[in-house]
Amino acid sequence: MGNYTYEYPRPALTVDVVVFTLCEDQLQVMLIQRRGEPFSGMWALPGGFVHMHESLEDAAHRELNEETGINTAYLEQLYTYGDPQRDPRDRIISVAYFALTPSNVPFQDRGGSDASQAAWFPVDHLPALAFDHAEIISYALRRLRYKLEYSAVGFELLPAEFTLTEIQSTYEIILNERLDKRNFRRRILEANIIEPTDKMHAGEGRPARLYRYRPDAVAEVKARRLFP
Amino acid sequence: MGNYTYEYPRPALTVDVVVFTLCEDQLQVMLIQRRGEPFSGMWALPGGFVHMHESLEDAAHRELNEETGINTAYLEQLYTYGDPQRDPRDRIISVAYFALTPSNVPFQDRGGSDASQAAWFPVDHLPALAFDHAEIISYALRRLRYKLEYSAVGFELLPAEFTLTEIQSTYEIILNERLDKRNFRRRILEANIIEPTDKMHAGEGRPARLYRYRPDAVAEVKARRLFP
DNA sequence: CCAAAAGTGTTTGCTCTACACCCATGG
DNA sequence: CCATGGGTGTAGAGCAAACACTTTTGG
Repeated sequence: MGNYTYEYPRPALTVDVVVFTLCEDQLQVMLIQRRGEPFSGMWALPGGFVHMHESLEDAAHRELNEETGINTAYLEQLYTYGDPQRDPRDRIISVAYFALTPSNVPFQDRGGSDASQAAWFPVDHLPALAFDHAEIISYALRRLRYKLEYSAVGFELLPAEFTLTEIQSTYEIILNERLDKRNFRRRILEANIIEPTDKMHAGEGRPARLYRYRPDAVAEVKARRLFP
Repeated sequence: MGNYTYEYPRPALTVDVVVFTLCEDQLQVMLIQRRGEPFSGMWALPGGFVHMHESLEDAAHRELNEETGINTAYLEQLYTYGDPQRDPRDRIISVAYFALTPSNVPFQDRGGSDASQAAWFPVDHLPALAFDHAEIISYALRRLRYKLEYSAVGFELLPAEFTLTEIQSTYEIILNERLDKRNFRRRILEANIIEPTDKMHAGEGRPARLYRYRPDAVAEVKARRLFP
């Protein structure tokens, strides 16, 4: 950090949040339809300006809540987008965040001044997107798939209690790939990150045991090495 | 991205660069001694304000070159630090970058107005650091170790031609762990990312063949799955 | 001829994968 | 009693880890 001269013109600073959920057997992302220019009518990520005295993460939580009513437990920084041309009117830097919310958490559409309505969209059927938001979502999706393989973020998309089949189909939907039931169950139980409750989930067919995520679980797997 | 009101006060935006190199069998990081307040006399990462019409990555390259003379090939974004208290005088957001440079590339100390001198420090013997730079370096180090295991970034720390023993000791120094010579050689050759040159490296003992990194190499390994 | 570093294969254990049938419940 | 989803074990293949001696050069 070199020269401390404070007269430089400053870019504006925003946060944008990519929230994923699982709904109707699809991975979905929350978008807001723009009302004002530029990109009027197109869809964009929830987000907005960072206040002068709040942290970036606080700003992401606040904007997400203001625009969609979602209070997400899982939020992590994704990447900072700073191309000088990314907003046609002004230099705007955006710190993108990546969030997960369980499928059973409803959202409230709180469309404000120039944001009109909020809605979930399946990640493989996105509408036309404003700014560089298509790129941001595509990177967030890559990160989600990647993290799913070496950490336990998948549970953030599930309710507090869930069946083994529910976890498995969470994984299958996100990875877009079928998994073997016996292998999946053996390994998730051996990983020691979930524990059975004494409740059962009734539905069609034989009732399934409900499990919960162990709050003390540490589940990160060492990467497979390229070299020994 | 919601409300477009441009009257918000704006935080200042800087980039900071964590450059690693290997030197004297140690992993080292480049620091600059501060002359002005705050943290006068302490050491800090090379960095500075982002200009209004340059990208974040360009700013990182430029600041690194201005302050140390290094033109690094490998530069990637690390994380954005935005705690409201991280600079005692003003709200400053810093986008941190992570860079690697081969050991044989010299640097020129171009200490300017309030940055006095630049120097390499072994990562396990760092001096007192200004701002949150200790945290930034610690995160960069974690990322380096992590990436080393699933990608081929290690070669960015080596000269264009190198011996197998040199790669191995690069890995050993960064991971801080001894590796088996035969397994290492077998796997790095099978990975098909380096090719032999017809040159030999003379020194003490039997001469070693020099290899080069294959420019067309794609070397990312799939992560080991937590679940199948 | 001695010191110093380069180079080279095999065996063993473990982990991953593939695979099919019975069970409990509700209607 | 039938449809629906829940629950369970084993065998074979491929990958990873451990391990020691010979070769080439310079002094």
